[in-house]
Amino acid sequence: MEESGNHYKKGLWTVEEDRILMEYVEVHGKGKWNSIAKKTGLRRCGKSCRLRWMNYLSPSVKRGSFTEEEEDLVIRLHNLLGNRWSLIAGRVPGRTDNQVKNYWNTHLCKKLGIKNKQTGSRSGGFSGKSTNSMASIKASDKLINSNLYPPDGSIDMGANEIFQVNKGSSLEPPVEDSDYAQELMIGDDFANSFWLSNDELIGTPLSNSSLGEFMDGYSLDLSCHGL
DNA sequence: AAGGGTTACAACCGCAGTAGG
DNA sequence: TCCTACTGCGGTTGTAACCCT
Repeated sequence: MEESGNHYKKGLWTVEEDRILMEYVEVHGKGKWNSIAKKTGLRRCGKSCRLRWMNYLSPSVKRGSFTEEEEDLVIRLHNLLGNRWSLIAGRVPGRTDNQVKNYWNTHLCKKLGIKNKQTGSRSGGFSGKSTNSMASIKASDKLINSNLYPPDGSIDMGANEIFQVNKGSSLEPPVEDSDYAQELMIGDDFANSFWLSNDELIGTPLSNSSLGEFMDGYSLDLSCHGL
């Protein structure tokens, strides 16, 4: 495992490698990860450097086990967002997508009695970038980005993302494009669904408790959809 | 004490999106 | 417009630590 086909090293990072990477970031800042190997002699590819910094070395990364509040927040956000770990992590201060993902897969799946099989979640649930559910959110992104379709005029169209959630269930069925989304909104299901923007969902800033209160207001089903 | 199984988490892989030339 | 490099994401794998017999 010491070396792959190229000259880059793989596997666990040593203390010395961490030190080199931290010194580089202190001097040059984040970014330009691919130049680190040339400038420092560190035998790690840029991708590996970036991951190491983002997931471990960055001072903003919180270490240690998840608190009950964080756990609750992750559960709620996962129910809403599915396996979009980076989005979830962005709402849990100090936690990375990798931490959230690992915590979900090792602790929460077990705790919630979820059959932890990623392939299952791929096919039936709300996860993965190739799923229909992902298409749903991407379609929603399109709506927001194009200012094409304000559902009722009450939504802050400056939001980065919007999500459609059914009362009493989880998320909308697949939406392949904005036209279809428009149909959905106009159709009978409209009365049983609502739209919320990223700003509404998250706020700026939004504390864990306020998000919890927000979601409690909609009685979101905490069972995991199809996982 | 040993070693086999399990758990938790760090790290890698492959793909997609994007910016710049 | 195309190509390339870079970045970010989610799924998966590898491995150290722990647990159980």
